Amino acid sequence: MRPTVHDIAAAAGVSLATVDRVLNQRPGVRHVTREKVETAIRELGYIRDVAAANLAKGRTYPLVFILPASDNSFMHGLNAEIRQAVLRSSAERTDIRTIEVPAFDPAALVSVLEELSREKPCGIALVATDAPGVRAVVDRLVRERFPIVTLVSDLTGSLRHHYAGVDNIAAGRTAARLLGRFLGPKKGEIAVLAGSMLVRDHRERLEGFTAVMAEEFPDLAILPVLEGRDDPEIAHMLVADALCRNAGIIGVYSLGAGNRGLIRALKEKAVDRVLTVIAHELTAHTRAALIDNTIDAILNQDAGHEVRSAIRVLKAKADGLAVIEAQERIRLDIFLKDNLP
Amino acid sequence: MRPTVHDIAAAAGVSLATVDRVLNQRPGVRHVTREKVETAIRELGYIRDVAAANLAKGRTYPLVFILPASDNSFMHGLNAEIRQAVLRSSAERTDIRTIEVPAFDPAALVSVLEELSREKPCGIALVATDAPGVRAVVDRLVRERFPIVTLVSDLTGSLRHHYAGVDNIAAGRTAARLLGRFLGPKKGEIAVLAGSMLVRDHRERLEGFTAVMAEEFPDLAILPVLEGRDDPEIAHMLVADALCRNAGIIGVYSLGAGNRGLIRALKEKAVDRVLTVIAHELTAHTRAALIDNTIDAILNQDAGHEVRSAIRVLKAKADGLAVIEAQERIRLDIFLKDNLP
DNA sequence: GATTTTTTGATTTACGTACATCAAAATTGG
DNA sequence: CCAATTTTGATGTACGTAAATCAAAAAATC
Repeated sequence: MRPTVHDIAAAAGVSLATVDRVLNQRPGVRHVTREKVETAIRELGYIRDVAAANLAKGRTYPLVFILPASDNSFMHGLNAEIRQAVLRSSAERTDIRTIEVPAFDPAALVSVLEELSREKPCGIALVATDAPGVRAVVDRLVRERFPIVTLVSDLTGSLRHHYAGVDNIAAGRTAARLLGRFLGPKKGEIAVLAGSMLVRDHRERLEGFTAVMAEEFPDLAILPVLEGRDDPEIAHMLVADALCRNAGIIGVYSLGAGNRGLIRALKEKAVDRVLTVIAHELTAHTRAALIDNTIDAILNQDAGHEVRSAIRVLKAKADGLAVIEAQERIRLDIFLKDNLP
Repeated sequence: MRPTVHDIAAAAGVSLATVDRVLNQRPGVRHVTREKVETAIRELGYIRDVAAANLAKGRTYPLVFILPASDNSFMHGLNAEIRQAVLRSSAERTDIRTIEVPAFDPAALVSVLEELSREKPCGIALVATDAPGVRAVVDRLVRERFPIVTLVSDLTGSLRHHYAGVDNIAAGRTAARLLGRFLGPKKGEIAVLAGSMLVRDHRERLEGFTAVMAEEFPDLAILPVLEGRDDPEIAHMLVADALCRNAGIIGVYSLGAGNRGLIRALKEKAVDRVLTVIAHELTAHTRAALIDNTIDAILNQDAGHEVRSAIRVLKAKADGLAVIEAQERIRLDIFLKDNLP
């Protein structure tokens, strides 16, 4: 049997009330007494029964998710996963709210965060726009003991407790190697479609991609990056245009969202050409394109895992508990048409 | 606030004791009364607070893991993950025990299961040897209301509640496509190294692999399968022998364990040849081989996820609760040297 | 040494459920 | 209709922790 507060009280030679004061950092305990209790806790290996504690406290975990208001399948999917989590909230004692902010807009994100700091949620998850202003508020909130995790896209150099997303440099590198290996001995040009260089995940993917391309596949030349702002219409225009102008394109890497537009452009302008295409994010559109051979591989981050991981981590941080690191690592999924879920 | 037993009692117009009798299927409730209570439960959307219930019951979950006594890195890793889970058992109210049985030995597995049926654990996870005798006991145990999940390798047509492992047909298909795409226009022969055709996971991987090879890569010929019994020594011998005899081999698919032997053989016999190699299971050996380009891609199942998933599912089944299907799907990891964890 | 302040103890209630006991009511059998 | 049986209610305790109250003891201040 694991020890209880009663065992601690007996072992330390103090009353239950004192143990409670120590455990819940309430005032009115002398330093020496506090130490006696802490020693007993350590020696007996006491671990607070979180279930019982939550029951007694009637505790719930008010959590806030801050998402960019982007109209693409990935963000819709992320939203859907959060709604799923809301359905489970009674069992998990969570109370989840989402706030949408304009995409790629640091100032809007900052003001939302400022406001949140007043209403004291017990945890915040945000898709970070990577800007110094954002980092400043996040760091301040962390210092004020708000558990904060970044979701999908991280915040450079910030104190956030955790990042629930994939390693985007590795993702870019992986895309490059897949593209290079799939193309084999062919020489030609590679078009890269990104959302915006204002978000860190896109920058990092590009960074990884170009690094491996330069190191290992010198016969493939990367064309200037097309910035589609994760918008299907803009993406369509940019890709269609590039394909028309440049007959030397033999491969495409789409590292952002808005793949609907990319796929349409490919089907319109490249029916007669053999292109090798790698895209990010598994959605209804990219899935169909993978199956009909328009896309050769999809790199994906599982939005459901990211949301559940963010919630687990925020709850754990709120309780001052450890997390299972390996469990919270968000893996890069690679889908070919054979291993689609 | 979610409804409690008190709310149910009030709504149904009965006493707390009667609600309790209904909830815990105790006798002494008239049919009509029982229905009244069940209606109230449904209408208020009552969900038992599992944490409070477990607290009251002082419940623990005695779980048993049955593993083959195989001396390879994957099984060692699986064992290590179970030990990790044991460390968490006080917090998770689990009481985990593992039993080792001889590998590829249905009779041994059956007798262990028979014995377990007497001591009533609240859940069993087993790496199944796919044999009718094993299926028969498992089905009997399921009918006797033992929660059972298969781990890593499934049991054909059985009633087990859940399978915590990857889709091995998809894994084989994926391996074939990666190999085919990496080899590009080359023609030649492919060596396949398996553990044993007695376990379903290996059979399925081979099935998926040969299917895609036949459909999509007719220029690649699959040589007769080498059965290495997941043993590094045997694997080494078989692969070295095949490489010496057959100069036409341009690719290797290792779908089982014992990759230490494979890697040694490759380094000894194929330094001067350009081979494309796909192997299963990320271990210290395969990881090193991926980094030094001896292996081109590794397909992996995350043993930690499998163990944690098995535990979650067994607990949920023991409590008669639903599981989050998407969370319990074990994904096939594809590792290139760029996305190693 | 008396007074104030701080620290500690003892005790109670609560959280939501499980489970046991005993009495009261309702139903059934004869 | 009475007795036997079944069903239901009322009540209390327990699980491990949180949180509050009030009294008692110890320490610090003058």
